[in-house]
Amino acid sequence: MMQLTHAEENYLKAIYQLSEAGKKGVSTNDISAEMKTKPASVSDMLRKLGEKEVIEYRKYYGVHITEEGKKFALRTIRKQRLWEVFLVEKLRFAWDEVAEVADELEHVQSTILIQRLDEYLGFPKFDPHGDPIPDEYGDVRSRPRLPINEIDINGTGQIVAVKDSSAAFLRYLDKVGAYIGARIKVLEKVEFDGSIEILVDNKKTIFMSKDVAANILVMV
Amino acid sequence: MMQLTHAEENYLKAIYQLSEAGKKGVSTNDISAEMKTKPASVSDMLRKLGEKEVIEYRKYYGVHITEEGKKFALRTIRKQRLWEVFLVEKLRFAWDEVAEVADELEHVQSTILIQRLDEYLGFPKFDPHGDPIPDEYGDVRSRPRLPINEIDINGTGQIVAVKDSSAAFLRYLDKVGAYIGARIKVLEKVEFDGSIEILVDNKKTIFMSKDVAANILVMV
DNA sequence: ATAGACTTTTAGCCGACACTAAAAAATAAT
DNA sequence: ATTATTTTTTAGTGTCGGCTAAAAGTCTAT
Ligand SMILES: [Mn+2]
Ligand SMILES: [Mn+2]
Ligand SMILES: [Mn+2]
Ligand SMILES: [Mn+2]
Repeated sequence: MMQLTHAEENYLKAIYQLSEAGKKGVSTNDISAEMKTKPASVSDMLRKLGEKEVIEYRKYYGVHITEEGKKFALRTIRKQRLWEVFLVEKLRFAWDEVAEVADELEHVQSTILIQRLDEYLGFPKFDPHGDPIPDEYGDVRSRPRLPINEIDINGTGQIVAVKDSSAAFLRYLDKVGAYIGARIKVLEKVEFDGSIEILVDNKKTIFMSKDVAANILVMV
Repeated sequence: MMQLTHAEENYLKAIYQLSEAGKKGVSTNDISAEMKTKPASVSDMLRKLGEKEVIEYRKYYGVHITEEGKKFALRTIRKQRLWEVFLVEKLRFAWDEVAEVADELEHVQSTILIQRLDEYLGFPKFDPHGDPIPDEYGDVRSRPRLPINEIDINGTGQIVAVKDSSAAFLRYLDKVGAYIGARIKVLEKVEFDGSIEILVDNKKTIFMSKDVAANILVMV
């Protein structure tokens, strides 16, 4: 079984996630932005990933991830999310503090380590941001979910995930009192700017911009 | 604060441990053997570590670690040993299975991670091999200890550590029933070859070669 | 259809960390 | 005190993963 370097794992994970979001081919510039490296560096990496057949690479036309590539990406994502659960559940990290550390931990090579960690954590199905944790075969049991701004007025649901996991956004959610698991009801949608008022746990109302609403995912 | 790469951390840890064992200057060949790299690679690394002032390097005359270097080495060792405790205590790894994984985990950069891990493990003072875990200031509370072959006949003590942490040696100890914490009594020392018979926990006798005995450390 | 703008790739460079082969220094043996 | 042996360093190479500058390809607007 061919091996990927840390850098290759990071790129492949980014490519997988970008292609999940956008569906079609992922551009060099997109990857460059996501990875905070220069487009020239991305081109070079794409060549290498292409040679390893984890992506299909047509010069100038973006990339598609292969089935083999998906397996690798999902393995890394599984590791990342299990470590995130560990950091939050066991080491009392806040959900906005886990990204950097998990991004390192995900590269530790040991099948048994991950199996044991999974078991130790009680086989969690979702990470602290509500993202599904692939099983060891790469199967992802994803929940149907909608951004709040697509919920009808008076519609209800439960917050199950966030689309943006940046520390800034997560801390904002903490501040206003939105969290994974919260039951919400859409009270009002302002036509003018798309901003939204929701009721949280039948107790507290929160006003949020359309931008914020679009990054909170709800299961109806 | 200057930063060390993974490779530099590994070399520095090896240099620290070799100099603790042997007391005087550490040779290029020693490091090469320990790190399983070629002497030429070691020379190059020594030059770099010398520039970073974590070692004192006189060409052709081996190296000495500096105070600054000790701090770095002890920090890495602390991380390694805390992770070893985690793997054994929480993830049910055997004591001969932790080396490789801990050798990767020790490089994860996060002060808070290590503090929290330490706390989560209950501030352990020793790792699964009986080696002391430096505190966050680099202080090591080491126990006075002797290899079994230096104990007088009829002398008693408690196994507190092993000098050799190779999987082969540790599995051998498992097989014969020697373990950290066991109470022992030296029953016989064969003059001819230095082999030794000990009584473990007032129950079981074990014969061992001098070589084995020299790698089991006892607190009297 | 062509010019201009934007995107992407190529070419060349650099630092980190391995290696081999050869030179140089230190140490051991005669 | 030479010579031989061993240890260590230097010189040169290669891979990995980043960079900048320049070239080349694609897309857009007139
Ligand atoms: Mn990563
Ligand atoms: Mn997450
Ligand atoms: Mn290591
Ligand atoms: Mn240990």
